Amino acid sequence: MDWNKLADILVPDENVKPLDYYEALYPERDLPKGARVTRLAPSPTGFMHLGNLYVAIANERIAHQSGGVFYLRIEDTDDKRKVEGAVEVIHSSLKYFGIAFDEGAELSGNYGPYYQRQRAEIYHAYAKDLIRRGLAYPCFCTEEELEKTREYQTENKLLPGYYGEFAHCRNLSEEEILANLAAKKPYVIRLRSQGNVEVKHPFRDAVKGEITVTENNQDVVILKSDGIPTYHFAHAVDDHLMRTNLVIRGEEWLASLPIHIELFKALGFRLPEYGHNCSIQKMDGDTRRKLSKRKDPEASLTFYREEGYHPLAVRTYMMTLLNSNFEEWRLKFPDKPLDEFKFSIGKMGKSGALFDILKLNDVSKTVLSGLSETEMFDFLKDWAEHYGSDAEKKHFSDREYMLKVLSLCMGIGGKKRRKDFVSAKQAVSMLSYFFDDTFAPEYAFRYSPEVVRSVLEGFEASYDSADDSSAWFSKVKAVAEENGFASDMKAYKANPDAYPGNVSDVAEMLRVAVTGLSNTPDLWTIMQILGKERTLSRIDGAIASL
RNA sequence: GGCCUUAUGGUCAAGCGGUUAAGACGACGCCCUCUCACGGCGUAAACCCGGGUUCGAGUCCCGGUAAGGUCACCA
Repeated sequence: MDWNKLADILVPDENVKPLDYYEALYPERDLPKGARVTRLAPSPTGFMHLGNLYVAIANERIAHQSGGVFYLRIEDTDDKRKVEGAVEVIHSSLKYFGIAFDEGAELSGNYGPYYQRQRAEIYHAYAKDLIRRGLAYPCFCTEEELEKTREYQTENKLLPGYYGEFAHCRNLSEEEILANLAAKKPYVIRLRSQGNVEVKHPFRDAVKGEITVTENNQDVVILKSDGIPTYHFAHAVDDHLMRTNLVIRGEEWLASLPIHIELFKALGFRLPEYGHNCSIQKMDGDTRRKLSKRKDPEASLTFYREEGYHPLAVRTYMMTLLNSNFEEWRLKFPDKPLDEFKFSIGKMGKSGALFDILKLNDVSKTVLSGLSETEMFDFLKDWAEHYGSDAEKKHFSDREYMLKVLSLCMGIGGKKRRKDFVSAKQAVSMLSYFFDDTFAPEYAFRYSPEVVRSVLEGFEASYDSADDSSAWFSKVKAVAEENGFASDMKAYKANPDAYPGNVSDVAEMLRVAVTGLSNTPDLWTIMQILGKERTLSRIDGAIASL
């Protein structure tokens, strides 16, 4: 067989340019020594997975920390998975979490196009080179034939796939190929693998460390029958031409690493460094599995927006999973920007971590407690405008009032910040009792109506909104005493049975009456914010409900 | 099934031949306190199982076992 002739038939010269042309068009990048060129290469499915963010953060950090480039390439080689507007979703959802690309799809850049479908010519040129060198060949096998082979292999416990004796088209004669071509039989281009599965090589993975790679022996498809490359081939060509020097990707790719190694070798490309990060998992019954797009709402990036998790909280949580020494750093420097943390690939975990929403919640509380009241206002308002009820949206129209409420609830001005807020959704709902239109108390008094009435009326009689906090509390104590409750905690603890309760029980009655809740921030401040009139009318309402 | 990877408290994890085996989240208890939240203090809780190597093994080696990933003209 004359490979040159075959190559010219399969890929005519007028369709492609010489390889030198592409090499010159996409030269080595002029970057400082040690600079990493990394990328995110998602399929445009319109769905952004938590794992996308996870791996994006790692790639972005490494690139930018090293003075390199982080770019976006769209792997749209599978038409079936393509969804309109998906690239916009990729940009907007990552941007929400503070991840931005230096170049790539829908951005400028000298290494484009960044959509693989638009790079067909380039792939064809390199495929032609492979054919010419006898390292690739056309395969006319039908789906049915392939399926039959697979069945045979499975039945006989043989390695499944297209290799060795099962690679029917591998040694087709020139006449056969020409005849098939003349008959317009559809065909794919396969790699003529030179590998041997008996041979293993040590390999250094940036996150896994020393691993073993078994040689590939599969004649994998590199160009599908529509002339579009498979992922493997596109990966090799693109990452070479785009001058990627570090590929951090999910560990589901580890299994196809042998294919990629052979492809890079066959094409004469220098292999980039690889780092295979583990996936985020979840407990399903008593087994763990990858976070699933279909089963787990928290797998989707939109989940965090809808729930009102602060982007910084999600990012911070991702960092705790990504780098084991991050939490220690965060504890030491609570106020430093995330990007000052020295991210290292070596500190990435080797085994998959379970997604822990409780931990996320804790991180979120800390992040939110670090916001100023105006930042909190903007954050909550933005969430409410997108996802809140009409009433909740309206709560943000009186900025001054909301700011006062937020200061109280965040403990601003106090010695210690409060950490009540986990998410915007929860915070907005928690704030509802400050607004008459959403104040819907379900009074749960723990004392008899008579006692409650007496306490509430006693308080109303003495309440003066001009009192400061301590004067106010003295009056609460007085009301307690008038009703037989202990006002001195020590006395109460010494002899609890002598009283129906103590000041805190009295305060609880007031709290329930005014807010409908038994747990709230400082009651005096709440009454100050509500004002005398509303405070008293709420207490009246509570009395009326008895 | 083949190949690859992983294995320390419930979870995330330090550890890299000698430690009372860190820390964080969660749980529980105490303190502070008008409740809650915050904060402080404390308790319970772990090296998958066997064999080696070694004076000494969570750490190194070999076997199991278990879990995960992957075996497409999907990425």
